[in-house]
Amino acid sequence: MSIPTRWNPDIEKEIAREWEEQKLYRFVKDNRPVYIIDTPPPYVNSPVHIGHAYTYVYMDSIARYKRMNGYNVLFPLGLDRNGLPIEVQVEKELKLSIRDTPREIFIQKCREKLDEYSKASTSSFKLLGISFSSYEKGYGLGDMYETDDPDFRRLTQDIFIDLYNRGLVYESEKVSNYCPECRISLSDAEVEYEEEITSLYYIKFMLEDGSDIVVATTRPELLKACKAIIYNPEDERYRNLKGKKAKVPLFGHEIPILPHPYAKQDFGTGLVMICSYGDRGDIMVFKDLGLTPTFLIDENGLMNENAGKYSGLKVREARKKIVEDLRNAGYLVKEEKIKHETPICWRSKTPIEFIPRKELYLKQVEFKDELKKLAAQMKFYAPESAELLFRWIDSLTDDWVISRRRYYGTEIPLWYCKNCGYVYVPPKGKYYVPWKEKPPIDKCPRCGGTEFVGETRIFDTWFDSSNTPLYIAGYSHDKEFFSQNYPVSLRPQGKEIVRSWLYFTLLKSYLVTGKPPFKDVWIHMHVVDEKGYKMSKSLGNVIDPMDVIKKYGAEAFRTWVFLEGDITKDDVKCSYSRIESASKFLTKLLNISRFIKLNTKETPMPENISFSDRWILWELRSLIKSVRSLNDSYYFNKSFTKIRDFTWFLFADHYLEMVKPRIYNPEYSEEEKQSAYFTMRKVLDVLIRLMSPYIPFVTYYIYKNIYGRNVHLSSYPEESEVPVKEDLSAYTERIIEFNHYVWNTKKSMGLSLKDPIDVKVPEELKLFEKDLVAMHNIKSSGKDLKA
RNA sequence: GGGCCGGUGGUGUAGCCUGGUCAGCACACCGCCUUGACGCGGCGGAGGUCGCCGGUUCGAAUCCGGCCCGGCCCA
Repeated sequence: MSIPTRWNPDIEKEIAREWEEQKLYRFVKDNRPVYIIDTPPPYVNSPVHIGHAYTYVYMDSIARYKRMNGYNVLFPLGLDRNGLPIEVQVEKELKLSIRDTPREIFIQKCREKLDEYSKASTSSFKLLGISFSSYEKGYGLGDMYETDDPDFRRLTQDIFIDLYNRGLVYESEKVSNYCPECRISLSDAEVEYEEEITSLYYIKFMLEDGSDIVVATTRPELLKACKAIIYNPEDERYRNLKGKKAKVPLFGHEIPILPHPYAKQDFGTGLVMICSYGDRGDIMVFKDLGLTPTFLIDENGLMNENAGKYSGLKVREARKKIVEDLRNAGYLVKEEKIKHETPICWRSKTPIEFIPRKELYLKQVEFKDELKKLAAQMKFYAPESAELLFRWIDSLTDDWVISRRRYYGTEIPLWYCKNCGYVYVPPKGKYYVPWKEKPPIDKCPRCGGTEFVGETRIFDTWFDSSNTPLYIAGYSHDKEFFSQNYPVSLRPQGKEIVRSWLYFTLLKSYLVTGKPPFKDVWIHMHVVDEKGYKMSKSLGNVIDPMDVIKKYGAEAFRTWVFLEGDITKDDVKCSYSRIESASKFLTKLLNISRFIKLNTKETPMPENISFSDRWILWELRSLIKSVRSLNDSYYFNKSFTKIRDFTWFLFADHYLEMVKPRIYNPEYSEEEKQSAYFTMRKVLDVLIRLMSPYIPFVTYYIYKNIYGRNVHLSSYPEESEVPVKEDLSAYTERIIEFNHYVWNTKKSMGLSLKDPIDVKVPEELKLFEKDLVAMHNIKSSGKDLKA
């Protein structure tokens, strides 16, 4: 079977099927060292996007590289299925409201949708050639897992039960970020900021002495909850107001005027009204000044009974109404438009409110120092990325709100005694669904009561997904394996979720094991469009990886991944045309292989190896060295570029041209020919193995075809297997230079490359003279060459 | 407003840490070439003074300071 001149992507599917049938990447325990990759479970409410495709391909290469280096690689596929997005989607697509649908049915609908999406995701990964340990769901090491599976949820609950019993969980009524649309409290990590044009209202407050002051605010609807007016202590204009009282317009209560650095002199009039709670600053100032809050907004995002005549109105309506009232009463001085950063919910993009709710908290603030110590034990790639985590830990001021009032997530395993309110925590080892199940006890241990109410809340999804390294390393199923292989080897993940996924995983790991969760952390940025903009449906610049595969094949995409940019450093720009041009390397590689297959035969190493051969072998040796060192630091993009450059621009362009005469012309000795055959086959063998983690399909195909073996079961090339000891790299530049000189000269003389030419091979290239003379068809060597 | 990262020809990058050859390479571009692996090829050519300003130095893309732009995160 000869090698084709171009890559046919249809072959990829066949090859992937072969791998699957052979269960080539299945994880089986043995005595090799273990390498574990904690893959980011992609959330499955949408197809795999180009960023997933890119980063999974990258991870796949890490897995393949480690495998070839003798590691038993545990590379599980996980799917994240818990959380709000699927609920929102089900509500929208099926036109259901979570409040009007029975919980059981709603959950069922979510599950159906998720199953549909999960299938699409896994088949995309297969097409990309990702060597997950398994594509089948199961409960063994390396099996595919889902975060909404009872087994995964059981682990979440087990950990919670432990933490609860250790006194690390408490319920408290705190002001939290609250999304009136999703009707849930949000952790700080879930709050985003959006620039918005809003009105800034200038409102007149009367003082006791009959004079007045003007205060600017974006939230006049909170006037009733206004407890103070502050000015900056540096602000000369207002020093005389200290200790005076102002009367709140429309409501009439008197509030103090105080100095506080939170007031910015150049914002509005420099006077700021402090209400409970308009923003985080309000919360801070209330705390500082010891003020008592009055809450005006309820859980539905409506003004509550404290709001008097405005109660029952939506926040925005109340604002409109109150502005009107202020205007009518002569308190509104002016209104101007300003740009304002509004905190919004990351899911629904609704402005969040700050309202008090009873929620469960997990302690974290008291562990900051310990967490930083553990974080420092993990190695970051790129090293700068570690800063993101450290700064986030530094900035923590509150404990973690872990309860959510939604449906699709892991249930919080608690029951409450109807009679005495006793909180019952069940024993570990089972997945509990308290909202529909009875507790595993008959009587309340405290009062003997027999009726219980099950907890209806669920956990924050991060409380689930922070378990992934524990779960995949066998924390619940294989204690022995777990104790030997935790921390796991690598966490690859996006930069934007350092403060959430990475942080929460670290916290969990600390609380559960006292260890950091990972040895290495690889942080990446994003794939954006060719102009550098984020891909989005509304901009119409989305590149679907499945389209890329249809057009060019997975291998072309993979080639592009490793030749384009450095995703740990900056966003990577993606375009079809660059993928297409990257794919040309595949054509080149096939043709080099084809040439070697057609023109060489398997030969043992001859006693004497020609200098040209020794030279390229030495260069190959150097290549192995630098590729290995780059890959050990996860710089697969840099290493692949090096391999490509060697293969194309040195091996093919110079070396292969130099040996062609030896291949084709009969006047060379058998040993000289053998030396060439041996070298060509050796170099190709090494190159194919070097490349196989990046482009597994083509290399599999070629290696099988020429060498008759499965490249993915071979070992990664080592310097020692290249049989040369003599450093000939000093000649490289000279050889390249000489070849360019001859080609140029022929060109300027109007000669074809075949035509004879009269030049002298430089003295320092004497060792290569025979090959060079034949290669360039150098006839007499009379004149000196001035290169 | 703060933090982190990045800013080298049209595009992607090497070099910068360990200052000193014409700033290396690739893609794209232009021209020539059916040379027995490959025209998704070969050969050649044009294109940048290294974001801006200042400083250190005999000498800076490379060190220092300030600024500007972009990305992400936070307030």
